[in-house]
Amino acid sequence: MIQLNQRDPRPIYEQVKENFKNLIFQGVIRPDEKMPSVRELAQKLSINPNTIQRAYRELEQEEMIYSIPGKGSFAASVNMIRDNEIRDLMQTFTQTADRLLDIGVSKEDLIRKIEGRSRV
Amino acid sequence: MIQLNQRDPRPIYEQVKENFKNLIFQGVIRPDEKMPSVRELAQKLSINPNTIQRAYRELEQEEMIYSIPGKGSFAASVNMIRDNEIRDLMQTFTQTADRLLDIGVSKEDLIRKIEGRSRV
DNA sequence: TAACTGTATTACTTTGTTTAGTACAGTTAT
DNA sequence: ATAACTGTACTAAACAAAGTAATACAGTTA
Repeated sequence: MIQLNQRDPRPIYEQVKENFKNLIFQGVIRPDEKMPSVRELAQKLSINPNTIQRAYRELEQEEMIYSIPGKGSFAASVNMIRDNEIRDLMQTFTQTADRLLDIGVSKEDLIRKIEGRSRV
Repeated sequence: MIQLNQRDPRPIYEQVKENFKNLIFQGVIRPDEKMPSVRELAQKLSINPNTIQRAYRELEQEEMIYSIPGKGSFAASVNMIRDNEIRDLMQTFTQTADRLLDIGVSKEDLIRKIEGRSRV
């Protein structure tokens, strides 16, 4: 389910976080579905439970999952996740746009950039 | 000229970098003007010349300054700096836009965001 | 009660930052 | 030519920060 890359320079807990983010986004882990327990996953990956715990703690802070002591950790609802990501991306979007406008790029240039994108 | 903040958790070379970026952007250091030498500045700030050297090296990689062995380090031209910043911001802008489009936000929504900005 | 769950605390290890010392080559002014 | 600058490179060591490991505690479930 989760796969660690030895050559990846990032810390393990970051790789674990990204792995789960992808799994949740792709729907492999459904909303409210139970995640592997910290000990179970740690054993499978041959790493320390604390490392998993850190990944889970940060995923919870980012509202990707929620944890209940004694019960387990569970994937948040996709709507929640989607809304959170849109909120964060929108903030980056407007901040970047403001900086570009400040520096002298015109609104028209930015709009043309958007219109030129080949997305739906 | 440069001021270090003891409570700032960032490494010293990062603080030095930011200080100079601001000075150059604000025009306090003019294009092609000589920057303090690594040894001189290190002595003034009571830190190691190597730390300044690292700041200068990275500023040069970011094309904020240019260095000539034997002569000194000099601020890059504002046009160069401006172009570089626009290039970087544009990349962030389109990447963020693409991600938002992927996730289901419409082009119209993004364009409206731009138009709603209170910049010139 | 036993086996599971997340969490907190403390220590150890690894990595990154900073300092220090030394050296080399180009520039400038004496 | 020489002395005093300049940037750059390299190695080693001291120190700080980040990451990981070990252990213990409390809640949940069967």
